[in-house]
Amino acid sequence: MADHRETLASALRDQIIQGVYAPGQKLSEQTLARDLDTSRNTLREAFRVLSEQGLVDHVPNRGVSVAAPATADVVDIYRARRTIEGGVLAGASPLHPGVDRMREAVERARSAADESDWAVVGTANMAFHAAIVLLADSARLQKVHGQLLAELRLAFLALGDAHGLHAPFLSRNARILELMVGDGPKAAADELERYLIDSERAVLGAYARLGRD
Amino acid sequence: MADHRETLASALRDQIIQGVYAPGQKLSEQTLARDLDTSRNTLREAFRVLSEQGLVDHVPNRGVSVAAPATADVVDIYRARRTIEGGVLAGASPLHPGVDRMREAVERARSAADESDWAVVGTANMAFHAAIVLLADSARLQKVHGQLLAELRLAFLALGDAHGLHAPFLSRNARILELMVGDGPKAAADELERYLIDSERAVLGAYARLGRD
DNA sequence: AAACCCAAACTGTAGAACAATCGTTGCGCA
DNA sequence: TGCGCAACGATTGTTCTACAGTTTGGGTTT
Repeated sequence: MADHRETLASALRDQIIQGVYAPGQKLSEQTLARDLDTSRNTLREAFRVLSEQGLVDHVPNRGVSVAAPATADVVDIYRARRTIEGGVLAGASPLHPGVDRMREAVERARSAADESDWAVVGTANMAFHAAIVLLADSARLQKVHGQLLAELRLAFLALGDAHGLHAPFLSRNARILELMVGDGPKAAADELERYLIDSERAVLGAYARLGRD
Repeated sequence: MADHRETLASALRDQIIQGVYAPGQKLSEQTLARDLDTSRNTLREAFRVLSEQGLVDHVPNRGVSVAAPATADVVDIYRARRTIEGGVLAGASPLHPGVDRMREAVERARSAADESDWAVVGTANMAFHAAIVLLADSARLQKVHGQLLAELRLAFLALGDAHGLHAPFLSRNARILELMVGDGPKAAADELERYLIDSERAVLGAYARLGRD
């Protein structure tokens, strides 16, 4: 087992994002270390990374558990998304290569929707918004935004509903892209702002229906 | 030694930010563990946190060293700052309590400048921009922005010049605040954008003069 | 001077051990 | 029965030791 730690954190990250461990689930050091065939020390190092990324909650003396975003977290995440995605889009050029990535994501989402593959639709949806951030040419913004989306994915996992939360917004991504190319960044950013507000509302509504904190 | 790790990372963070360890300096696990009276394992956990925060560089099999932002990093950091600070300010209310924090920071910088305490001026300057982000009411944005400023502080440390990089911009913070209250968020955000462009230029200029990569 | 090789130093990882803390169980008492 | 409380067991926090794999620096050889 060579470069464990580097791999371990990202492997765990993928598993968490894909729902292998449910949001809120306790991650025992002993059990996980045994299952992942690694030592507690190495595992704990990976935990620090994931904790810093907001994917796991770490409570002193009580270990770590998969993050389970509360309503307040969802609100916070969407605030950050509006600032970052909105700011980037408003200040970007419609000629930036990242726009092609946006287009690709839209098409991927569309064809996945045709086949009713809602998991892929959700992934493509997020890829669209990640592509928006590409327009800023900032590695740091990309990283941060990726972490926001990862946290949000946990919220979706907790809701267990990919269809209802992504499908209605599919066409609006296309609309944003259309505005970006046709009417310029400002118009696109305005639509994005509305999109994010509505999306947030949908998630919060689902949370409320589930009676989450 | 009780709650070491939680404390350790933030203690190390403070030391790094205050220049106890020079940017680029190698941080030996053995040496540091001995000096800080902790174990290698615990220290390594702290390293993961700092690495994730961008304050130290971690190269596999070669250990960690204090981050030494290159020109490309400075550019990246300022891109992120323009997006975040600009986006927050443009969308904020002049009546938000955070505006008072901005005012306090301006006054602190002013009185420190009167006493030629440039270190405090620098800190107050950064506090002003941190206060801007407060206007978003987003813990995540605050955290990210704080990490950007911390990284930038390393750049300033590498340049070893607090006066030349902060003094010229002192009055412009006041101007931004004035515009925010008087002419509204949009005008303030426009001035902030210009401020950040000029500030970036100043840092990059100093980098070029020092012949840094 | 350049290429090569070797030994020392350091990092990466594992594992055992023990203290500190938390949760729970079960007992005693009202 | 119900409540408080103490002891127990399990888990985390931290340290230490050990060793394999890499890097580094120096010396040797060509």
